[in-house]
This record gives sequence, structure tokens and C-alpha cells, in this order.
Amino acid sequence: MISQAEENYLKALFHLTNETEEKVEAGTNELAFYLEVKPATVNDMLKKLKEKELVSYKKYGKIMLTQQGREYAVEVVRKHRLWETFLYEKLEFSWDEVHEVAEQLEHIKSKKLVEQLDRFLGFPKIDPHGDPIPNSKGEIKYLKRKTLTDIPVGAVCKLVAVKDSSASFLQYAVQIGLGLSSKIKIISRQEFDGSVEIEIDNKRSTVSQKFAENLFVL
Amino acid sequence: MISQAEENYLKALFHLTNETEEKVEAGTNELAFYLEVKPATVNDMLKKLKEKELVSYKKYGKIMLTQQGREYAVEVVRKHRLWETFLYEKLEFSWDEVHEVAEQLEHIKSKKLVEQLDRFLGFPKIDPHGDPIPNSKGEIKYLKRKTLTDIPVGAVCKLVAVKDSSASFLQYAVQIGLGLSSKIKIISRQEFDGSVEIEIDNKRSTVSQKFAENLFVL
DNA sequence: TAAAATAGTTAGTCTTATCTAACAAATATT
DNA sequence: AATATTTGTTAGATAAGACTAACTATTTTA
Repeated sequence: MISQAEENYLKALFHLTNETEEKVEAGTNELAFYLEVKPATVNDMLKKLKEKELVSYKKYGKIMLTQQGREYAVEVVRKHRLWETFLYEKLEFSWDEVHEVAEQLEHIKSKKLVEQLDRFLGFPKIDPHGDPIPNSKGEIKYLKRKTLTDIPVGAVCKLVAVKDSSASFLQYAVQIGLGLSSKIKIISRQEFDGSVEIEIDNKRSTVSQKFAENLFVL
Repeated sequence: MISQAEENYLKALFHLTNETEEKVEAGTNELAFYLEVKPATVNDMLKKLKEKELVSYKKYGKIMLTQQGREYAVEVVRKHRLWETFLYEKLEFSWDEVHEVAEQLEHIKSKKLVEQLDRFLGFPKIDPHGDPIPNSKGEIKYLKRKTLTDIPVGAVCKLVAVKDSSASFLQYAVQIGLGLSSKIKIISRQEFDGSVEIEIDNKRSTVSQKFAENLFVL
């Protein structure tokens, strides 16, 4: 049996390594910082995870998920993103509220629950933040991503993801009526600073280039 | 913050006392048996719960929930039964599969989640076992639970729970084709001894009044 | 009512997940 | 290469929630 704490370590390792193309290994301090615990704690936990053959590492060496560990981590990510989708689509949670609750729900242990939830939601491909939802075989389809800055004036696009999902960004997004799958029309663009005037549900706003670069669209 | 273990003790106390009209207090051994832990463990936990003013008890005395403890317990029961309803109605879980998963889901902490789930389900009054679901104010409307003996001849009902689940009863049930969520049609009833002829999946059997009283139906 | 049975408590141990403080190894800098 | 800095490890502590074994209080019964 894998505890909730262990699941969190696996998920963290997945996000720090496998999820980002280049990196395949992490360090103790890095993991500790990510999980907001002390390096000593990570060290203890790694021993347990190594014992269970979920991670591979040697003293003073780099940390890597084993195949088994990766599979487990992907399952947790799958659950997290399915629950986020459920909260957003069915329970009227807003974009910035889903994460905290999904952090709890992702640890519920029931194979049937996950599969039925997936079916109930219509086998969604992306979660409310636009991140891909692994399928039941653990396959993840990463979509190539364009940002708002790539869209020409006059065109309409759909928001599918965000680069930075800090609370401050998400709150700003909600303020201007921006939600997942929002249709965004490009009204005009300033050559001077790259700021763009956009229209969402007949509501116009002007956002900076920095903001626009943070929005992945299709 | 109240831990999952603590929540389970409160819920157990509620079921052993407040839920049954007569009893208002429980003993250490009784609680231990119910929770499948040892009396010593219960004793330790009671000290914590007393400290938090969720139970009242004195050394060698009886255990009782405080008003606060009762309110908390009802909230947990509410969550449990809402989740059972969700699993049964939306995710195609069968009658006997919902409990185990609801035991996990009831500990998720999010006020909004509970209220939205309740709304999503259309503010259900009873769970898939026919037990009442407390409303958001903690009020519980106890309905008289119907048994097979309350169903008139000619009507059809659905099995939702059993009073006694001894092996001898279950074996008998299996023999006559009675399973969870079985649809039962009342063919005839003997005035003399209250025995009933029933039909399950086109198969007829005659059962005693004692047997019929053991079946909760909807 | 005295002995037996039952119920409840205490003390000490275990495991998990965390911490702090001190130490060791690896890497970077001058 | 010597030293300083960063990174990782170890040892020992703590808190929660469980256990066993031994003890004490209460209740039953002969």
C-alpha cells in the first residue's frame, strides 16, 4: 500500500522530471523545496520509495522514478486532473478553486471510481488549466501550444492552457471573464508594447504582452 | 483541525447513540468493537476528543457527544451519504460498492464541495440504502423504513438493505435469487402467518414474515 | 457479600512522517 | 590546490494513532 505522503513524492518527482522534456532526474533539495519539507525528510522518504522500487537512487546521486514509480505517479496525476474537471464542469467551481480540493481527492483509492468518473465526464482530454489528462493506460497526449501573441488581429481562438497558474494570475483571468475554453477575439494589437485588446463574451479588455504570452490557445 | 481518525470516532459515537433514539451514551468496549480497534486505543482517543470538547466523559463513566461533537458527526454522515448517492446515481456503482469508497470520500474537507454536490444531486433526502441525508443545517428527517411486510400485494419494490446479515440469512437469500437491488414483486400474502409469495426475476418463492421483516425496501 | 467476570485505564512500544542540528560529500571559486 | 559553498546524510526528537500487557474499578452472580 502506498501512502498519501508517498503518492505526493511520486507526483512531485513526475512534475520535476518526466513532465518536463529535458530533465529525467532531480536532487534532494529541489524535491524538498517543491514539497515544502526539509531535505532530511525527503532523504528518509527516498529510502522507503527505493525499498518499494518506485525510485532509483544512490547515496549522493540523482533521484529518478522507476518505470513502476512513473506509472503510479501518472495515475495520481490522472486522478487529480479528472477531479479538477469534475469540480469545474459539474460543481461550478471556479478555475482557481479546483486545485486545493483535487489535492485531497486524488488520493482516494478505487479503480472503479476513476474509470467511472472518466466516463461520466466524457473522457476529457484536458483539465480546467489546460493540462493533458492521462488516459486509463497512462498515455499522455501533449498538445503543441500556441500563445495569444501568435494569433492575428481579427481572429478568434480558444483558451486551452496557461503557462503560469499562480493564484494572482488565475484571479486576474477570472476578473476579465476568462475561463477554460473561453473564446477570445483579437480586436487590436499595439505595435509599441505588444499589448492586445481582446473580447470575451462581448466584454472587451486590454492585456499586456506578458499576460498574452501566458495564455496557450488553439 | 480534526483528523480522519477523530472524525471516525465521532461518527461511530453518533451511530451508537444519537442515531438510535433511546441511547445517548456509549462505553469504551462498545466503541472499540464498533471501530475494530482495542479499548486502550479508544481510551487514548477519548482524551483528545475531550480536550477538543467534542465528547464529554469522566474516568470510568459513560461517553457522550457534546453538542459540538454531534454537529461535526452529522456533517460527516451528511458527506458520506451524499457521496454514496453520487456513486450510485451518477457513476453506476452498485448498492454494495458505495460504502467503502464513501468511507474515504467523507473525509474530504471543503464546505463548497459538499454544498455543490448536494445541489448537483438535487438535494436528495435518502441515500441508496434508504438512510436519511442530513441537510446543510444538520437537520435529519427520519423516515420510517419500509420492510417487505409494508408492501401491498401486487406492488413491486427494490431491496436496499437488510436488518440482519448473518450467514444463514444470506445463504437463504442467495437460494431464492435475492441480490442487492433486486426488484421484488409481491404476489400474495397469507393472513394466517404473514408469509408472502414473492417473485424475483420471474422466479417465485414463499418466505416467512420473519424473513420479510428483515428486508428493507424502497 | 465475596469471588468472578466484565469494563476501563495505564504504561510502554511501534510506525509513519515530520523536524532540527550536526556532519559528510560534491562542486564552485579564488 | 585550498577553501568556501552547496547539497545530501545521519542521528535523535516529536506527534499521531495504533498496539500489548498489566493493572484497577465496577458489576454480576453464586
